Amino acid sequence: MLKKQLIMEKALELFSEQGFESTSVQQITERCGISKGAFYLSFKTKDELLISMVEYYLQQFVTDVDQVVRSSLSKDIILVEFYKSIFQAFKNHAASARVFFNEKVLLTKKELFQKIIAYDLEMSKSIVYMLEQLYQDELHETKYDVMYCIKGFMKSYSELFIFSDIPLDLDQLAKSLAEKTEIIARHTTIPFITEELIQLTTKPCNEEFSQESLLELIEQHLVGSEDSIERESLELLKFQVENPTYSKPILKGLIENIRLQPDYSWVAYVIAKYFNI
Amino acid sequence: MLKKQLIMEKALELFSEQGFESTSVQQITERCGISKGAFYLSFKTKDELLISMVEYYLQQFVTDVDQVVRSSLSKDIILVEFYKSIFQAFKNHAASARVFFNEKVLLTKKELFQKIIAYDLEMSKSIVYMLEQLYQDELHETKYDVMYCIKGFMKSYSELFIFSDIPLDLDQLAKSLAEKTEIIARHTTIPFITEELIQLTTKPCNEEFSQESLLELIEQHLVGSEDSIERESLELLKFQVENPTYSKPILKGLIENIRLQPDYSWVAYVIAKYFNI
DNA sequence: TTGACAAATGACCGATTAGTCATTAGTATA
DNA sequence: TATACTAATGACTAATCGGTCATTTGTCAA
Repeated sequence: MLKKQLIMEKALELFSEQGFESTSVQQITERCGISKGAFYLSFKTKDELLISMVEYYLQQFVTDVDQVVRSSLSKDIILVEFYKSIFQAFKNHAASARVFFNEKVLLTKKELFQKIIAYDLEMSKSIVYMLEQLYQDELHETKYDVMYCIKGFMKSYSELFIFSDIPLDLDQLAKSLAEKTEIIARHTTIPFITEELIQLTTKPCNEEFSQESLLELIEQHLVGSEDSIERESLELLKFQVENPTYSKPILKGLIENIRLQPDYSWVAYVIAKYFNI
Repeated sequence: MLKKQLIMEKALELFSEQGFESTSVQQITERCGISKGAFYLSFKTKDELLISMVEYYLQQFVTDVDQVVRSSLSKDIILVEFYKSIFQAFKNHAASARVFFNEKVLLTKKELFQKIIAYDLEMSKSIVYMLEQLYQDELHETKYDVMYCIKGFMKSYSELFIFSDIPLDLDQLAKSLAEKTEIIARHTTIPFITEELIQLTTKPCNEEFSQESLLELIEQHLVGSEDSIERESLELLKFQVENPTYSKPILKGLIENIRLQPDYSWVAYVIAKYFNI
């Protein structure tokens, strides 16, 4: 478990410096101070490493965003906090941002393409949820356009973090983008992204988490963890997925128990979706 | 000259399908129906092919944008036309867009990194010029932020062209984004991208075209062309670069003579910059 | 038909790659 | 200490890569 982590970290450094294809397994193992054989004890292939990394780092990002969006922050600061957390993440994980937001070699590998699109979709959903909370019915026609604008702001301004290391005032940046978002939301009258268009773009890769795949995911997280409140909560949740008996508040509480532990935040996120919480 | 074109086209297809590193010279030559040796008659290395492609396709894009921006279109339609031309380009050249806007392996190769950043900078300048024409002094504090927003809109909405081939209403899209731009420009009060910040981000790769490198560029375009009004104009312009004697209107006329010929549009663009026209 | 030249070929080369596996080192139990 | 087991090694392989170059093909004028 720790070896995997080490490999992923060092590999991330190298990928962000040279790209995925140009980095050899040899180089990775050298930087880790392990042998080539040891690498293949942790990952079956080089591609499997990449897939694990995508899952690990994008899950973090998506759950981070979702946590801010679903927090109970007051309406007048939530946008600012949203942007602050996003760019904080870009700042702290500039390397992974470089790899996963720019190196789209990833997109030529079919399996990864699906995965990345799926994570992007999750983030889009979080943003739309935030907009619905903020503006209710005021922008039902244009909410997807506003979501696209927010994603555009992220893409454009993230360059400042990815391509240079100029010290930046995150508060000011967040305030500036929050204002822009507010302005766009309040004044846009000509929508382009319709509900129907969203359906079309997301149709092909819409596979929701089935009960089966969710149980598998939970099982994966159970095998590698020692006894704790979190583990117990997760076990209870597993039984609830198989046979729901508890009420929503209890489920919500159990999910809350594990949400804050980084190792569990993704599985918490998925379970919450499963139970519509 | 024609062979090069063929190779670049077929290579673009393959790069857009599999990425640069995963595409072998063998594959390229097979798709072209030529031998491996023939490839190396046109390009010294695989990297040189990539550099040529970046220059060829990004030059087209940048000059396209600049042409709309500097056109004499009336103020109330220029934004719409700007977006229309951009997304028309994305639609027509989805393959090259996939490669050059997404595959940032390119950015790990130092020489290409500089080039791509430079082209991006040229486009940014065009956009700022447009904003200055449109809004004069009304937004001197926020014009760089508006520019960043425009680039964000482009990045975000271009996904619709790159990752799917849903038929889209370009007019409606252009109108929608023009409105958004107008709204942002009129209402933004909290700037983030200051003049100083722009200086910082562009400082490292600021090399303007020197007289020498410009002459070299012109020479390159002269060797491969047959006699024509355009060629004569370019020759005259070459002498003017070496020893300026003509007045601005004459220079402008000569540049106009060659601007519309695709092969010359980039050199026309650079000469115009050189003479501050 | 010949000869001179350029264009095009593809077998070949050294280098590098992802992935394997016989072997060794390390550790816990008896 | 002896035994049994896993963790870790790195020399090795087969395949593929970018790039070369002796050779062949095609195209002219003489």
